Amino acid sequence: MATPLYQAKAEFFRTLGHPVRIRVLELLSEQDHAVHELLAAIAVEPSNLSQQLAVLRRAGLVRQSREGGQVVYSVSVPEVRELLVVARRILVGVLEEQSVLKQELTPESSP
Amino acid sequence: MATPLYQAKAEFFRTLGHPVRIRVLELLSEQDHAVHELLAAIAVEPSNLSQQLAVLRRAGLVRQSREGGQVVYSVSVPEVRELLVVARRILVGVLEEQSVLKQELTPESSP
DNA sequence: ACTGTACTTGAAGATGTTTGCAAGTGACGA
DNA sequence: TCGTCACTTGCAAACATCTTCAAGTACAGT
Repeated sequence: MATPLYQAKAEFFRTLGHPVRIRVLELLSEQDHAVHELLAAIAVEPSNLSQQLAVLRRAGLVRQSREGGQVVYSVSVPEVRELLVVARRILVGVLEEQSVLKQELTPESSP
Repeated sequence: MATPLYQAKAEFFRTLGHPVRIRVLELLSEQDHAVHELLAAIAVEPSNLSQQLAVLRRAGLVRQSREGGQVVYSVSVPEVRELLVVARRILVGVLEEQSVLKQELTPESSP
């Protein structure tokens, strides 16, 4: 292995670090979708979506397959769903904690 | 909530997308550490480490506390450990798959 | 008060990422 | 064959991140 593991991990997280790519993975972890379906759901320029799909493809997280006139994508690693769930849990925890902190710093409550 | 959830998620993953920050979280998820300890383990300029710690702090993933002459950090969300474990699993899966694919494309094996 | 150790901060150049446009490919039906 | 829909690619400007240096704060020991 040329790159140390922690570097590979960082790269992996970096490929998840984009709103469009997150949305794509969320949609694909529900079920496979053609590009025009993703496009209808995400509201982004086709070329941009294509670029982001290419990033996910290069990272080996999704798979592409032509079906007639359209191109269908699917997640190639099912655990991605699990990762997104854990991430949401952490995120909610952090956000809650931050808002609690904010309340403690602004003494303007208690009726 | 001002930012949509998928954007917050992307930002969250982006803060994990750096080798030094990954190493820090790995070390801190084992046990708390003072900055000079992290520094000894990671091999990076002090100021750089400090910057990365600040990023993790702003994201609410770690907590800082002064203890005498030194500053001790700890993870503030225990699930981070779980996330790193799931991430490693996915990563190993992807890397394996890619190397299998590479073997299939280079027909130079089988004794 | 002075020196040293432990960290943090600000700023700026280098480096990487994102975005949208224009152009290109592939499959299908008229 | 021609037009059209579905996608992808290359490229350059706009934007964000990373790294390092120099300077600054905080505390402990002398």
